[in-house]
Amino acid sequence: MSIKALICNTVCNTDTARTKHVRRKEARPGELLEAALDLFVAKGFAATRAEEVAAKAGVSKGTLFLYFKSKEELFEAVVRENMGNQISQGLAEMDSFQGSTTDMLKFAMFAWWERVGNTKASGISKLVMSEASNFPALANFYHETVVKPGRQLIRAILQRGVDRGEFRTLNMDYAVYSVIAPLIFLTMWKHSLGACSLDAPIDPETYINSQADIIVHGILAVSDTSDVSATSAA
Amino acid sequence: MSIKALICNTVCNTDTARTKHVRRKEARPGELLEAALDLFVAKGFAATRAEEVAAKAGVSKGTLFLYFKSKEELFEAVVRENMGNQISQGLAEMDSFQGSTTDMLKFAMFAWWERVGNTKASGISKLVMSEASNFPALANFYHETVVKPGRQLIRAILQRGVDRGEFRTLNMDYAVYSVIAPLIFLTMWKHSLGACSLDAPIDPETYINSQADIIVHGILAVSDTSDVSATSAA
DNA sequence: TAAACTAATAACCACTTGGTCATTAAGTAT
DNA sequence: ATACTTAATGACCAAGTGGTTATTAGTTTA
Repeated sequence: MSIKALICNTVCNTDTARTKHVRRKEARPGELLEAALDLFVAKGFAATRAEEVAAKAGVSKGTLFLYFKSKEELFEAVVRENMGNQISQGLAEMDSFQGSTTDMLKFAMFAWWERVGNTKASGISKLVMSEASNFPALANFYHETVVKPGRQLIRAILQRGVDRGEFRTLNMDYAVYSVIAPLIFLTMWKHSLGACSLDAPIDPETYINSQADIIVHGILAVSDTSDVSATSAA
Repeated sequence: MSIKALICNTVCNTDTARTKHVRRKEARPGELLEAALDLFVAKGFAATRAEEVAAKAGVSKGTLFLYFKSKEELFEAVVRENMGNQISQGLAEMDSFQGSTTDMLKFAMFAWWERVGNTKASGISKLVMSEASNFPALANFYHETVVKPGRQLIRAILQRGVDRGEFRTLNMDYAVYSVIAPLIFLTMWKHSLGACSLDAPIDPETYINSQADIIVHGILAVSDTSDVSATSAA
């Protein structure tokens, strides 16, 4: 549905009359995008052959260039397609969140994992980071669409904690990275060295729990290490 | 000096009699390695043309293949060359560290920044992460040489803190990432989106200070937020 | 000065690969 | 059944690139 819209908008600038009559198969572009995502994430843009993508999607190379008029355009479509607006959606949800900000932070981190980190789309981070300097336009798009709103979301959560007296005063510009860095690192790892199985794999649940815990409580052995996440209400 | 040894060991398996008489210039391989590092980090392995590397080093393409018998071998040399043993060196230094483990942790993080993060070699992280699946052998080498010892170093520091009663009991397998993730994220950022100057740049000093502070104290507003880093001695 | 040697070059080759297009196969309407 | 429409194909092309090598220029020795 929205895939079609995006494809037609991005690819077929000259709107060919493909809207006539019944459409037999609607899946081609989606399969191509999925195949391309996998390969681009694993091998990088330049190292991925167009024919590989086509083969993995079960079509011929010619078909690929029927839907995307160049390899670069395929790349852009892949990135744009897999960059949903989970963040703005998350922002909305956060507004109505009841409970301690500690819980809220943990909830947000796990929600991110479920909706992004544990998804094929998670490879986009690695992809964009790897290819940023080769595709400045895309880098900019990613920055505006993901990085800035993402930072804003985290910042809003932390600020809520400060406003409610749950969190101490923080340098917000940098504190946000305490949440972002571990999550981005997790996806980077997952799609690079972690995929080589050189090591005991990182368990995402345990990882996020551990990181969230340290962010909130720190590692110091001072005073109460008991669970303070029950400090609810304003 | 050690560069030559490495080059000759890695590249010239058939030891050509280049050791005769005086050598006029010794710089060629080093310049090539440096140029290659820059370009590989910025553009990726596949997207970097061998001739570009040569040009940047001020020599012709033929000369490049005189020193490195293939592009892949150049790549391996670049990675191996820029992967010093700062970590094992760091381990040694840590043994003789006096003072609180909080200070020790901060010291280690800043030392890493000075000796690795703020160096051209910092791009290796991005490079290896980006190309890991294309070069499994290198990924493995990096894992053994950098990742494992690095984790071990951090773990040793954290363990010291626990043993001395400064830190609370932690799941070490995951706690180490609280230190690693922010640092790796910093270099990734620096060599990808950060290089596009789409944003107010991250100040490394402030960043590391902020991260270290949160790791140690957490963000909670509980009890004393005063500096506990003075808890010295055993 | 002349011979001998060596490091660097640039023209060159073979092959890969992004991208095209005439042809084919499948589906639809009458 | 037949003519018509369109999605898909794979043979094909041109450009770019990794890698080679005959040649050159510079240096040393005699």
